[in-house]
Amino acid sequence: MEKQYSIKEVSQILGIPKDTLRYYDRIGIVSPSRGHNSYRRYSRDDIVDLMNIQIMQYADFSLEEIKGKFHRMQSVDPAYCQEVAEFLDAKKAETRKKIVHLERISQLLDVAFDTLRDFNHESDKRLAEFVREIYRDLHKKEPGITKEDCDGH
Amino acid sequence: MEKQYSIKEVSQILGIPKDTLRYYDRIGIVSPSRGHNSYRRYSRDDIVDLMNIQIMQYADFSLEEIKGKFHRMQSVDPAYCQEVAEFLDAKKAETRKKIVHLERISQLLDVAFDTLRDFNHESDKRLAEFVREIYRDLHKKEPGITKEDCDGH
DNA sequence: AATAACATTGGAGTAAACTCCAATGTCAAC
DNA sequence: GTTGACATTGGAGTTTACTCCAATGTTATT
Repeated sequence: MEKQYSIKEVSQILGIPKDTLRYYDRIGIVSPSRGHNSYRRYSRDDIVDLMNIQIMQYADFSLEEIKGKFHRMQSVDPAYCQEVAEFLDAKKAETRKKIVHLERISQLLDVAFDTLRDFNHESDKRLAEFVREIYRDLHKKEPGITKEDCDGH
Repeated sequence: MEKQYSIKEVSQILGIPKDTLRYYDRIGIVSPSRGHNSYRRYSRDDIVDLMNIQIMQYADFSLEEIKGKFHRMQSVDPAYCQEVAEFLDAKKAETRKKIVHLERISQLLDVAFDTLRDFNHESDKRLAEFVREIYRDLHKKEPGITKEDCDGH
């Protein structure tokens, strides 16, 4: 017979607060079986699930995404694999976009820092140019979202 | 006499919803003067402030940070400049860290994708190694936060 | 004077992922 | 059998940056 773990044990093993484990149960992400009292009893599989969830959280997946896509992968259904692969690909594209954004922030901060340190025309001009570029970015309308006003009328 | 702008005008010029402008006023980020009726009248300086806020938002500054550090920079006080410079530096470090994190996610997704596409030992092993590494990262205790339990007792 | 289009306010609701609480139940040790 | 450590639950609170609403006031036009 397999060992079952109490909520406290799981909390200590995985470093997940007990309240969070209860929360995961509530929202149906990991719902362990219950003992004769109504105590939660986590199986090894539950723990593996939780570990996978930790990894997915690290990878910026929302609990919604985790819940939707990654219920215990039982059989290796090719169609499902395909779906997941596409999902991962989309996630990667999203991640790349975030990186590009952060790189730009990093540059902006660099230029701002320079400008602050010694106030010369060179860096000031660079900063202004940078800001203008960001502004262009910020205001370029994404097509499809045609809100003539920004507030509803 | 300088032109003053109504909330609707500002909203249209900057692409910021009117409700958001009111919100900024409420929390004391940009509080324009009022007309004889109690209508908000935005000055050019207010608009410049709002533009700066947009840029800072782009750069991932929270409204709290914006409020705290970047009230209208009046005189060029060297001590204040120093403080802001340090702040920018910290922000840059933070940004760099985020980038590193995202790069790792990107790699993880790559490996996961490979593993999914064709199920060979090579990529499977790589994925496992990767995940283990992330786990090490995840569980390395940051010093100072000594919570013997993860939930309080 | 009625209507539309603007403005005001306080206050409530939203999202995500927890986090905390009080009331209560269970179990092992002394 | 009482104490303490554990567990349960429903429900409320936290955070950030909005977003929406209803009740009401103002201004310009018909």
